[in-house]
Amino acid sequence: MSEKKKGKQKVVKEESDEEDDEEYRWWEAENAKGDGTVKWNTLEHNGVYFPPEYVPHNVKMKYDGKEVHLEPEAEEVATFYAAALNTEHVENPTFNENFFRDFKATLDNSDKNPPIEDFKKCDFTPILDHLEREKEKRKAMSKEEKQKLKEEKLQLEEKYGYCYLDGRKQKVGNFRIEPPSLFRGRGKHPKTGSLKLRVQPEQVTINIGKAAKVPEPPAGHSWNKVIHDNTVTWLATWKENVNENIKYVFLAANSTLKGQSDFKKFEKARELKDIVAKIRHDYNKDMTNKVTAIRQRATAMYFIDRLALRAGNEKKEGEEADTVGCCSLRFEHIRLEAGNTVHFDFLGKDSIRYQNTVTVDGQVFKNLKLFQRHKESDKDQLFDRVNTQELNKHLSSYMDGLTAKVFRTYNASHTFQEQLKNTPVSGSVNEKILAYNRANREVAILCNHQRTVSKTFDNQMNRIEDKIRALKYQKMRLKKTMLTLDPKLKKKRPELDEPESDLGEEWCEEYEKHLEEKEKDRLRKKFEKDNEKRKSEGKGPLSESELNEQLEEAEEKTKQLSKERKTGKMEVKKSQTVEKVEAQIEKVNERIKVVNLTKVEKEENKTTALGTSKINYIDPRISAAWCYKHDVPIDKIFNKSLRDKFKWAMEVDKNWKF
DNA sequence: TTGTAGACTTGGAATAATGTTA
DNA sequence: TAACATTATTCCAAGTCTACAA
Repeated sequence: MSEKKKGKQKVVKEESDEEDDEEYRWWEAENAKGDGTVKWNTLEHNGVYFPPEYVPHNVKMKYDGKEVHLEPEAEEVATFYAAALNTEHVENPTFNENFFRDFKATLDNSDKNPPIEDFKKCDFTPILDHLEREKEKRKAMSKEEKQKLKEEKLQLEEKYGYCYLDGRKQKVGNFRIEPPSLFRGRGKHPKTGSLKLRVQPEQVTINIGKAAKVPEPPAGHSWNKVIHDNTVTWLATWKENVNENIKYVFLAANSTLKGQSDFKKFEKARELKDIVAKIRHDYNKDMTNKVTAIRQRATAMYFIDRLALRAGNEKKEGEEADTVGCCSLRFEHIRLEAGNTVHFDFLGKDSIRYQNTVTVDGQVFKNLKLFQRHKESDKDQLFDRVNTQELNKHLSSYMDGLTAKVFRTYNASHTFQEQLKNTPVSGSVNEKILAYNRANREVAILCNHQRTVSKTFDNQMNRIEDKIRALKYQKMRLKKTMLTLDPKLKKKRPELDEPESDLGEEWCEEYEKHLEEKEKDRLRKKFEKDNEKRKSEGKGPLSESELNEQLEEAEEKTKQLSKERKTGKMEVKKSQTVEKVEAQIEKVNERIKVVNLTKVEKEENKTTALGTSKINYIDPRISAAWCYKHDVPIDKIFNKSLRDKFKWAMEVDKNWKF
C-alpha cells in the first residue's frame, strides 16, 4: 500500500521498509493511555510453535565404566545433563539430586533401560563429546546449508511471529513453546535440576478473537481450551510442571499494547513526582507513631523511597530460593552501627546480593533499634507487621495505582535526569556518551543491577592498555620527528621532549619486535601469493633470496626504530613539515582519548549491568530529549530494538522534562 | 481476612549475529 | 579467513501486584 514512507518520523527512518502497513501512531490517538480492561476487539494469530520431537543420537553414556543403552526418553534427559556438564550447575548437589531423581524415573518407564542407582557411577561425558562434535559440525556447515537454516527460521517467524490485533499487524514475542530441559533455578533454588517436561498441545490454552480462525493443533492433538478473552493480552498459556508457574505467549516489546503500558508506567511515575514531597513528609511524621505497624510501615517506605528497594512479597518456604525485598527483610540482613549507620546484606531478586552501607535519618535508626529489641531470633522479620498488600494499599490512598515499584521507576528516572546535568556541553560526542553512560550507571547502581565479571575481563583490559601504548609509541615518534625537523622547538616546546607515560623501554623493544614479526608475516604471505600468481601465468617462482632480502630489511627497520628511539634523531621524509607532523600528533591524541574513554567505561562497567535500567526504568523521553539537546545521534544510545520499543518517546521536545 | 491463581514486568545469562583483528 | 571480541537478541526465571474465592 505504501511503498514510500512519509518520513515524518525524524529519527528512525532506516530499515523499516519491509513493513507493509502504515505505522499506527497510538500515542497520537484519542485514548492514548489505553483502556483499563478491554485490551483488544479483534485478535488473529497462528498459535504457537512446538519444539520438534526428540531424535535419539544413540551415543551411550557409561555406568560404572561400561557403556549402557538408554531408551529415547531417558537418553534425552541424560543429554540435558550432559549439556550442563560445562556449567557450574553440576557442582550444585541440589541440581544433581533433583536431576538424578527425575532421570531415574524416566529409566523406570521402560524395562529396556539398564538399572542405574548410583549417580557417582554415571559418566555423561561421551554424550557431551557428541554434543560438541555436533556443534563443530554446525559451525563447519557450508554457506548453502546455513542459508537454508536461516530461511527455515524466517519461515517460522513469518507464520508465528506476527498477529493481527484490532486489524494491525503486531509482533509476537515468545511464540515458541519452551522445550523440555532441566530447570535452571537461580541461587539456592530447591527445585533446580528438576526435569521440565515437554509441553503437549493438550496443556495449552489459546486466546483468540471470536471471529478469527482457530489455529490447528499439531496433527493428532487438541488444544486444552480455546477462549476469547479480550481483557487479557496473551495469545496462549500453559502451566509448567516444576513450579506450577503459568507461562504465557505475549506480544513483543515494540507492540502497541506493550508500548501503551510502558507509557502509562512512566506517566504514573511522573505523577508521583508531584506528591512525593507529601508522602515523604507523612512517612517522616509516621516514624514516631505510637502504633508499631505504622512506624514499621513508615520505616519500610523510607527504604523503598530512598534505597529503591523492591517491595518484598512473601515467598513459599522450601519451594523457592530464600530471597527478600523490603517488607520481607529479616534482622539478619541488617547490622546497625554507631552514627546512624546501617549495613545491608541480603539476597534480592535472582539471588543477587545487595550490600550497602547507608547513613540513615536519626529516627529511622532509632526505629530499627526499637524493632530489634523485640526480636527473638535473627531469622525474625524486621517489619513483622507490614506486608506488601497493606503497604501498597496505603500508597494507593495517595494516588490511584501508586505501588512500591512506582518508586523504583520514579527514582531511577529522576536520578538519571539529574545525573545527565553533568554532560559536558562543549565536549565531543564520545565524551557526552560517556556522561550518558555514567548517568545510566548511577541508576543501575541504585537499582543494584549486577552482572558477573566476564572470564576474559583482565584480558580485554590488557588489550586496551596495549592499544593505548601503541598509540603513545606513535606519538613519541612523531614528537621526535618534530624535534628533528626543527631542533629549536626543544626550548620553545619542552613538552615535546618529555617521555610518554607508561611507555617503558622494555615495552618499546617488545613492540618493535612485534611490528617486525607482523611485517615479516605480511612479506611471506605476499611472496607466496605472488608466486602462485606467477605459476598461474606460467612464470617461474621468485627466488627465495628475494624474500630473504625483504625479511632482512624488516630486521633493519627494527634496528632503525630502536636507534631512532634512543638517539632521538629521526629519519625524516622530504614531504614532512612541522605543521603536518603536529596535525598527525593531534590525530593520535584524539585516538588516545577515545580509547581511554572506552577503558574507563569498561572498568566502571565491570560488575554493573546497564541494560535493565535502560530498558525498564529510565523514561526514554529523557534520553531522546538529551540527544536532541546535545546533538547526539539517537542510535548511539538506543540500538534498533530499543528505538523500536520506544518509538512513542522519540518525538519529544529537546526541553522535555520527566 | 487471608490465601492463591493469574497476568504482567523485570532480570541476568545464554546464544546468535556482527564486527574486528591476527 | 579463522579466531576472537563485542553487541544484539532470545530465553525463561523471578519478581510485583490484582482479583477473586473461601
